[in-house]
This record gives sequence, structure tokens and C-alpha cells, in this order.
Amino acid sequence: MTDRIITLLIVDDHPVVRDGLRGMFASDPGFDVLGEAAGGVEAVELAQRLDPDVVLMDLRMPAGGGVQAIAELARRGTRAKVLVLTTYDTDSDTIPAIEAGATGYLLKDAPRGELFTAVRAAAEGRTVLSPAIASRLVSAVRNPAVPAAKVLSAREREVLELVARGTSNREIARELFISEATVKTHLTHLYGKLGVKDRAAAVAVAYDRGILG
Amino acid sequence: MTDRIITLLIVDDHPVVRDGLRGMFASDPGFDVLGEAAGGVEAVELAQRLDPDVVLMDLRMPAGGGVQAIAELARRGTRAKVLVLTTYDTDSDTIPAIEAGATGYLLKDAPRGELFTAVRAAAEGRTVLSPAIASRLVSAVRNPAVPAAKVLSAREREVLELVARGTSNREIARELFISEATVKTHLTHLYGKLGVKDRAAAVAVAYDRGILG
DNA sequence: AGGAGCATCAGCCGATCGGCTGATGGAGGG
DNA sequence: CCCTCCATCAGCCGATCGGCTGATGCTCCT
Repeated sequence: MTDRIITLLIVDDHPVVRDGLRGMFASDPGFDVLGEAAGGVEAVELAQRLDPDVVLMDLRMPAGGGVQAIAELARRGTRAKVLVLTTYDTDSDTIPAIEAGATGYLLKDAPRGELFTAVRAAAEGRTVLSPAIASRLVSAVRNPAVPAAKVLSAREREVLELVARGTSNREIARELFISEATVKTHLTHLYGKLGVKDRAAAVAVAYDRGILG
Repeated sequence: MTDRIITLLIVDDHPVVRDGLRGMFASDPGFDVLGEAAGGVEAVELAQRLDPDVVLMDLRMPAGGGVQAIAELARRGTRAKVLVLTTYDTDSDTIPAIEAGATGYLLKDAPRGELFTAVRAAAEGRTVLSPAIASRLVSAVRNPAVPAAKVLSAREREVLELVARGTSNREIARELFISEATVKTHLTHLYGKLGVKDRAAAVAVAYDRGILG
């Protein structure tokens, strides 16, 4: 199993990164890069057509988000294992990506050897995590997961976005065609979810968690 | 001038990106990659020792910021032209980097050909900017340059940081050993500088500009 | 000497916010 | 069918905020 050739699909919006990865894997006869995609939508399509063992996937892409692409692949029952390869260990998409079905999660600054090992592991279905990611995961699991009790609803996010622009409650109400009372309700709720007491702190926390910005 | 071999130094904290760039330039006999650095400090040192024509520099790096490295190179009168190669067109370091002495500014998703052209241009001392960056620059210049009228004082930043944590004016006053009236004065001033009307928007703008977060 | 910018303070007042209590209807899961 | 979550709305009230006007002392630069 370990000595079979592993086929790959590379998904990243940066040509430079795609080149780097392709070059890396080309130098090892144990791998075969079947194709490249620059966005999530294209990735899903190519994954179906080329049927690679492993998909190396960047998360932040203009043309179709990585997380959605992973979810879509899972929904279609694609055989390929998805190995997320991203720049940020602070990425707020870490947990969603894994929930969506990613087999592993590596940072781009991982050394070559680690990458190769990770791809082989992923091909066999084993989970691989960067140490930084792993530690974030365990702490995320330790803390009651933040299980949805802290996920803002779509409406709450809308309100929060307007708050970040300096919009008053009354103006928000007009903007969203709801009453001021409802705006205040949404605010009270999202304060609770974000663990803050006022709008300024809510905006700060939202930026820290990647909800805004 | 155009047909001399151009020597390069690659600076990026990601091995993958360094590989990608090295591979790209290796394929063209007109370029010679002298070395690689993973951080700003190392970059300055290598630039002095290797004396490349062009330094390809990432901005966001853990080991020594790119902007500081550029400034340091300029201070030392290094011959090398610095071509910033970054991921973000929203990067708040754009203008500082150019002020620090960068010859050009490209986004990583630029196609190969553009990169080659840009490096040759940079080697000749010509300025190269990604379209997105260029447009940001002109607008930055059109607006009176943000001339210091919009730079927060140290005290104002302190107040703003506390605001972002949800601290009330009274608490901020206690925290900083000043009166509540003074806190309000600082706030009024920084609202003016940031072009906002309330604390929530101030926090948002501060995050956008990299003042907070 | 004078101006600009910063940090400090005062008082007043209307606008806005946030907490509290309580309620309704719709959607989705068990 | 019941429960939960979401979105919607109401009214009350004290706390907080932001604008306005005006003032002092300090430092740095011209």
C-alpha cells in the first residue's frame, strides 16, 4: 500500500504555490500530480473527473471557498482524501474544514518531508495534523466545543456588520426593515454568544475570530 | 542591460513558495537564484553577502518583518532592488513597504510572465506595481496622503485598545489614571482621525488598518 | 515669541445603548 | 406532537455615550 503511486490534485489560487507543489511532487516517483485547480468549484469538478487519491486544498480562494468544496466532495461521496494546506494556523476555518471531511490539515510552512509523509498518510485515510493545528483542535474539543451556542445566526452577523460600520440601532432597523426592538434583541443575543458586553467589544471579537474583516 | 543575467535572493517563510519561485526562475537562463531566506533578519544578512540584483520579498514573516528588512537594506545602501511579492492586495503594509524603499509590489497570484517582466524591470530600477496595488496607491496619494492628521497618538491607541475590550469610559479612566473627561476627549479626537462616529466603528476601522488585532 | 500637537480637565445635555421581562409565529429535528 | 432555535416585536429605565464649549500646561519646531 505504501509503495503504490499516489495520485494528486492540487488546488490553490496562487500559480506560484501550485508550481511549488507540483515541482516538489514531481521530484518523487511515488507521486503523480494529475491536475491543478485554482478554485473550489473547479476543484470539485476535477476531483470527479481525475479521481485522485489525495486532494491538496488551500482554504482561502476567491473562486469557491475551500470548505464548501470539501463539503461538496464529501456529499458526492468522492473517493479522494482531502488534505488541507493553508497559510494560517489562526484560520477560523480549521474546525469547519475538518468537520466538512478533510482528512488532514497542514500549514504551508511545513518542511518537504513532512508534506510527503502527510500525503501518504492521507492516502491511507489516516488523519494528519500540523502540531499547531492539533493543539488548537484539542483545546477546541476540551472547551465544550463552542457548539453552535457561539455561532452567530445570519441575521446576527448582518446586524454586527452594520454595527462595525458605526450604524445606530435605529438605522440598522431601517436598513434591515425590522424594528429597533428586534435589532436590540439580536444584539443582546450576539453579545452573549461572543462573550462581550457592548458593541465595540463585539466588533473586536468578531475581527479576532475572522467573522468580520 | 536587458540580456545580462539577473541575480536573485528569495525571501519567504514558506518553503513551498520558495521552491515555487526557485523552480520558476531556474527554468529561465536569464535568472540566477543566489539564495533563499526565511525571515527579514536573514534576508538583510544574505543580501549583503550575496549582493543580488533583486530581492524577492514576502512581507508577512515570523522571523523579522519584511518592511523593516526593506528599511534596513535601504539604510545600509544595499545595491539590490527589492520587489515585494505578497498574498494580499489589502495589505496595510503596502504603502509603508514602498516608503521603505521597495522598487515594486506584486501579488503572488501574478502569472509567470508578469513576474519575469517585473523582476527585469526591478533590476533596472523601474517601479512595478500590480494593478490592484497601483490603484490603491493613487487613491492613497489623491487623499492628502493621510498626513499625520490621521495617526493616532500613543494615548489614543491605549484608549482604543481598552474600548475594543469592552471597557467603559469610566473604567478606562480608572485604568489609565486620568479623568473620564479626558477619556472622552481622546475618543472624540480619535473618532475624527479615523473618520467614524462611535466606538464600534472605531474598532472596526482600527482592525482594518492594522492598528488593532 | 508663537503656533501646533498632545494630554489633561470641567460641565451640560440630548441621544443612544443595554438589561429586563415577556410574547408570537415559523422552521426543523426527534 | 413537543422542543429548540430563530426572527420578530413591546415597553421601561438607568447607564453610558458623544457633542459642544472652553481651559491649562507641556513640548517641539520655526
